[in-house]
Amino acid sequence: MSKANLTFMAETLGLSVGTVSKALNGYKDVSEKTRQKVLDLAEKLKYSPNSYALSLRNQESKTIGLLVPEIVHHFFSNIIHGVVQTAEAHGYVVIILESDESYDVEKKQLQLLLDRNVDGILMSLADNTVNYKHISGIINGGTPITFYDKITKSIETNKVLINDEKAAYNATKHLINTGCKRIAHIRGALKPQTTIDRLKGYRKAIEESGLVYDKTIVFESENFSFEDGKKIAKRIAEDFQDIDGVFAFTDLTATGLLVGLKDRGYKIPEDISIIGFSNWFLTKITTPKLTTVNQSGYEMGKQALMLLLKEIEDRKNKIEVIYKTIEIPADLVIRDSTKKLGSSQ
Amino acid sequence: MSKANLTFMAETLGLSVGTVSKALNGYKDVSEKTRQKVLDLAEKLKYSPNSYALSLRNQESKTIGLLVPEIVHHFFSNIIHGVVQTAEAHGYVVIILESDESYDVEKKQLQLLLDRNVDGILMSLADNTVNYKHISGIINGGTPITFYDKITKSIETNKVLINDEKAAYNATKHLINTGCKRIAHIRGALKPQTTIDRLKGYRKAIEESGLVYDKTIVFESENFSFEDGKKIAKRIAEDFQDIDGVFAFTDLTATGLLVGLKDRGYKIPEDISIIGFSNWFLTKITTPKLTTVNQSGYEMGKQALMLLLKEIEDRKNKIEVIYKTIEIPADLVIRDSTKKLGSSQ
DNA sequence: CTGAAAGCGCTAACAC
DNA sequence: GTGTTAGCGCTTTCAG
Repeated sequence: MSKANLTFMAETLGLSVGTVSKALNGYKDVSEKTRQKVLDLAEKLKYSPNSYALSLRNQESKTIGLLVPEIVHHFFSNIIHGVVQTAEAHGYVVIILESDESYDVEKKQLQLLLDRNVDGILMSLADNTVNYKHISGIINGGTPITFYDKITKSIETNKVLINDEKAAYNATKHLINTGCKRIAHIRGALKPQTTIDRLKGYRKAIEESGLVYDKTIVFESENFSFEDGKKIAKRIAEDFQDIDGVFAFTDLTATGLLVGLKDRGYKIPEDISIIGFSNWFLTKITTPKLTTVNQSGYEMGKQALMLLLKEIEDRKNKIEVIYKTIEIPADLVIRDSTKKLGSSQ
Repeated sequence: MSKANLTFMAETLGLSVGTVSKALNGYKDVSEKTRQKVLDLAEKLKYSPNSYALSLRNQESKTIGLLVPEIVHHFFSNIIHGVVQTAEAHGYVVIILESDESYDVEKKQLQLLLDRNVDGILMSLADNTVNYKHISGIINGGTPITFYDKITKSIETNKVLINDEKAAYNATKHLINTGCKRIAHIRGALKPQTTIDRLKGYRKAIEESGLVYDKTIVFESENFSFEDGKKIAKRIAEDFQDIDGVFAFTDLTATGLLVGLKDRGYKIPEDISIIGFSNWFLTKITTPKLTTVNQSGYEMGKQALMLLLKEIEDRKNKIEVIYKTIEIPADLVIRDSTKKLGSSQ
């Protein structure tokens, strides 16, 4: 905490606090000479204004709250990175809190952010959040919230999301185009919209191509895990030997599946093709390398923050706020766990 | 921003601001009746004190700054997690900034944290930081700094680190114990202490066991990468075919090495044993699974924060501050990229 | 037991 | 061109 403050500088220079403040803030009604004196002293003292006094006075904190379901998670790390870097470029700092995918924790953390008087909040809904009163309450209370990743249609506000349906559709289509005839899907827990949309895209691609949509080969991974993938490998090897392609809703489970199938003697992609989702680092180091869907967490974090800052600005300037929903494109990264286009039957 | 403040509550209840404040803060000299009235109203209004007014008044922000070299990084994610969670449990929030392994950025970010009047700072030194004036300046200015992970001995303050030397020693020893005779090391850039210590531990184990320490098989990975590992695999396959064990300073490079060697027909661990460092997630999914050294980033973040909070408390209470250095134990996680103990020749 | 008032550091409207 | 003052919301000393 540097000792320098306006009062001290005013006293040393024999000026009033007000004049010093004006000199520092570029007001026109200060003589060039005084301004220079003030600036010189400020420089020498490494003066920087007390941020709390500023916040109290200006009723804005230049701080935004970021609520993530999980901190230790590749995708969310990228979100954090995008948000923190973009915030910094705009003079904001970020307070990060974790909801741990729990509704109760989410409520508590939002309250904590409010207590800290953040200017706005970025959040991805916890998986088991089913009621949105706590969120609409905050928005009505005047603190803007922008959703990223896991959103809800029930609340009108700024949103940034991946078009999961389109991405899943493209992935499934790629399996079909490379010759797969019996394509399974691994989906996540029913609640989050992402899961639903990925399933939808899968189903759409299947049906459009004249294949049959078969519920018995839509497997569920409950906890998003590597282990779940291995379990599903076991089920496929034992009960569904006609499956020749799998589109998994997340890389980790896809990787578990890949390892599990290899352990059982399957050749990937000759016997079964696999596509994951997220383009996590690990997809580059599996053998074979995993074809996957790339989602840019960085870009998502950045865009979400930009929307939020725009809203904060607009509210301050009493400009009408128009909510937007931005789609971050997700594209297929073709590697070696799927057959080559054209090389097939 | 909730509208409720002390003035408003005082007016509604026909009390003075001071009395309301006292009632809320558990002062004894307030009648039970008044206290109850105040508490009820506060509850109803969901009153929570304005944090900026508090900070300004109390000269403390209950905010700490966390400077990490890289946000998107498994180890640092765990650090962030440990810090954020522990901070929250103690009523603090965390502002995270990234130094990008650059001295200049580090300086800038530290200044930013000071401008925000954080109560203390946690930092890991950027790789190319060679001068510590900016840091001692801050400490002398009254803002405590605790180092974690990459530290410097030149500054006396609280520190939390992994005993890299001991961990590297144990890892190398394990290669020796499982029958390796010609053991290479992959080290990082010379600067960070961690690199130096890991090299030291490796050398100590080698020499103690009567093997020769040979500089030509200490390879350098400049950018910590998967690719570097593959390049070194090439060199080993071409020029150092007698090598039968490698201790790498980081998992990513170890994984690159593993993949590169496999591509060249090596069998792991029969032909060459490999040990990595960090226990990143990816070590569980390589084939074979990588033996590695586990470093708990979570624990490190937690301990670092605890030390920092203790110092903040002590300074506040004018208790003499005694600096500590905590070592987080790092243990060998034995998997399948090394031979079994006793099963060897 | 309650109230009045000063002050944390800053900005901005107003006066001179 | 400069100074004075009020006030952002809070705590705490001092009076009563």
